Amino acid sequence: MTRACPCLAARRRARAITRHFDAYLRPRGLRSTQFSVLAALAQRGPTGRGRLANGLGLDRTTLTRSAATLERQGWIETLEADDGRERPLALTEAGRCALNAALPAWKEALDRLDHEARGDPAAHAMPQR
Amino acid sequence: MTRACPCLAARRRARAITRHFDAYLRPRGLRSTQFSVLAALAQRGPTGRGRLANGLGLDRTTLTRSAATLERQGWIETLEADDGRERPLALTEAGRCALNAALPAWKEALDRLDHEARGDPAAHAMPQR
DNA sequence: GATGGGTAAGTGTATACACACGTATCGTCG
DNA sequence: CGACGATACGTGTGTATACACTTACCCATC
Repeated sequence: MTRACPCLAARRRARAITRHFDAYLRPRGLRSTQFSVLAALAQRGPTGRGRLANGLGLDRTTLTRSAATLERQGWIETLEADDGRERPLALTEAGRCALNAALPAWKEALDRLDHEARGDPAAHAMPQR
Repeated sequence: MTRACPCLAARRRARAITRHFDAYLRPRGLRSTQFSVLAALAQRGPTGRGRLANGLGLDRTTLTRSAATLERQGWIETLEADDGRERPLALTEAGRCALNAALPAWKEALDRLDHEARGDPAAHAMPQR
């Protein structure tokens, strides 16, 4: 009865896809979540933490911790805003470089995923070291 | 370009659905993940940790930690096996009670989710306290 | 019965996730 | 100006997740 629980299915799928993408992104030194935060900042430009978290569909406090590790890596920085309450996040140059360096790995992960979804038998190769 | 990343989409969806189910399960004192472990054990009977983790699509070591908290709650226990390497997990009576008590909340969460998916306007009520 | 390869599971570490709660700033209204 | 609600954000805590490494046990072969 609980066999078709959409919550379990969604979590299982997210875990599997995350492992897949992480395997390709790992050699570039970042994880799927970090990649998505950097990509979102690249698209939006400097963005307040709350707004960014909302756009990514995650809790604001979760983004706070993720941002802390990304800031430790030097990939993002906190800007000052007119509104003293806001602490907008922005990509640094290093962050943009890391994102660009990871893009090919992301694309390859995406391709392999598509091939697997079509049942392509030759598409189960693992990422190059 | 990265806007349609299936990894981000899957994670976002899993987070949203998890929050939804957690909101209904919280009054019963358990979380979506714990519910799925209990339900899996109820279906399978006593199961080795590796096999159970594999069935749920998560890493073996992740299940080790989840099992620790469930065991602390008294909902599952570790049996002895002929093969001394195996440490099969099994539902306790308390675990079966907790699972049964949570089933209505799980069903309601499922119903609301279905209604929302169909755009039913009256289906956005939150779980009763 | 030793030994060595294979299998089941645990531990160390780091990130991901979110609820409850607290803090600081803004804007408005008296 | 001062009080107050609203807004943006951080912290404390606990669970979830997985990789790298380690431990314990089984079995077959010598």
